[in-house]
Amino acid sequence: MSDPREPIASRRGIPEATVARLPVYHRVLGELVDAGIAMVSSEELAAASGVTSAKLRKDLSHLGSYGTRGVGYDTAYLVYQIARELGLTQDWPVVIVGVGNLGHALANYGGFASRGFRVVGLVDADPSRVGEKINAGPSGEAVEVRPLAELEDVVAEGEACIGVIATPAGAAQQVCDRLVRAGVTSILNFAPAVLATPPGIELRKVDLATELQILAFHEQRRSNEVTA
Amino acid sequence: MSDPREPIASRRGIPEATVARLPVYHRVLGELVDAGIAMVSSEELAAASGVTSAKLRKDLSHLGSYGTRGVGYDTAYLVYQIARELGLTQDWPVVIVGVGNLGHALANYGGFASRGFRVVGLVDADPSRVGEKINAGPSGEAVEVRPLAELEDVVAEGEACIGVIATPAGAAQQVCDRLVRAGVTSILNFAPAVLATPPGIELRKVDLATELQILAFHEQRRSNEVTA
DNA sequence: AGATGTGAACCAATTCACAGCA
DNA sequence: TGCTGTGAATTGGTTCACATCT
Repeated sequence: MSDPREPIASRRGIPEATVARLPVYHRVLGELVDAGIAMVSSEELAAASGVTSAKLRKDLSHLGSYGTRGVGYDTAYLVYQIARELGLTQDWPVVIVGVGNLGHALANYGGFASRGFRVVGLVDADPSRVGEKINAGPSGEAVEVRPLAELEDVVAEGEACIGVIATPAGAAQQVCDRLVRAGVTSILNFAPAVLATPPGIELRKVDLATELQILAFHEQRRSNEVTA
Repeated sequence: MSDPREPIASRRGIPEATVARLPVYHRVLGELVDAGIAMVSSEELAAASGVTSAKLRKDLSHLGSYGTRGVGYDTAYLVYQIARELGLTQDWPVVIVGVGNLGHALANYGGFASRGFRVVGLVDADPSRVGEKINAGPSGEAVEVRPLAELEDVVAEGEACIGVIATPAGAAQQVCDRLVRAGVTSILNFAPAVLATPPGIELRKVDLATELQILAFHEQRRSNEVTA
């Protein structure tokens, strides 16, 4: 086992596909730790994470050599290593733009506050929603909805580096541009719109309709195969 | 141009990566049609979809040869071909389990009803939510929330083949099992839990916390690089 | 001429299978 | 002995560059 205090995350080039799975391993390991399970094999952890053991070991090998041959992984140790790699040992200020149905759900989402993300600002274009206080997470205090015009101030005051867009599609690009100009460097987009960002901005999207349409494709394929 | 009435979707093996992008092309093309734009080049459509033109052409080539060399694509024709491939020419009955913040947002989400998905059932474990009528989409009539115990009936009555899980993590696997036993063959999971399904069941997940953690990883990498 | 459709080359990710170590 | 960590092989996806067709 290597020294837990070493620099970390300084090695370059963890594959994107691996990064996308680390949060799952992190969550599952947390559950194991909570359950009082101290050691786990790659086989067990992989099964609990819904991947193959070869994939799991390859993924973990990109972080370092944190297991013990013939034994397995120390859950508490590994969960910390992954947290450190993901940057979950600090907390990240987040601004949510759009407090409709979805924005509301996001703001209230427990996973936010509990996993190192702090909702430091809520913004909405609808004057009737401005002023509303939303309890942003279990440990989070109430956050007041501010008018869209103050978006830049909200980002600056909260020193937010992550922005969440939960507006209608038509407003998304403009909101995105303003978030970027205000200093946000990572954006999570829930609006069904393709966003353009300057290079260096990290952009991810979650699209409900897209996910359902992918399922529909497979459903249709299924029914075609039966009748083929 | 080939005959629009040919069998379709019968060719095998459209790559998953392509399938995942078709919904974007479909949405963008719909916007072009609405804007009265009848023809579009791969270059233009790619730019509007946030991909390269080579990727777009390769993707479309898997569906067939629907463009005209030297000219481009007929937007109305192409949007229909993609809709057909995705199975959007019929509509798919969906059951949503869990009508908390997120489930509510999903049920109200306009994109549902407007893109060929019909919410035929809402289920919740909380007795205080049962009986509530939720307006599931613009064209969708009000749908009543039914108790969790009736999940199987709701699936059967609505002949739902797609299930959406928006419950707490702890309930997700059990709900998943019951959906599958009731006849659902595709599942979209919003709960932060790894679900096991029998082979043949199409399972996709959307995880808020995961998306944010991926962004956090890149934010941290960014700050490390600056100080490196 | 000009844009599509596609083989070939390239790159990323997964899987295999086993060497290496506790 | 048993499980991790990892080269090698394979598979899947992207990019290139151009032949093909309107």
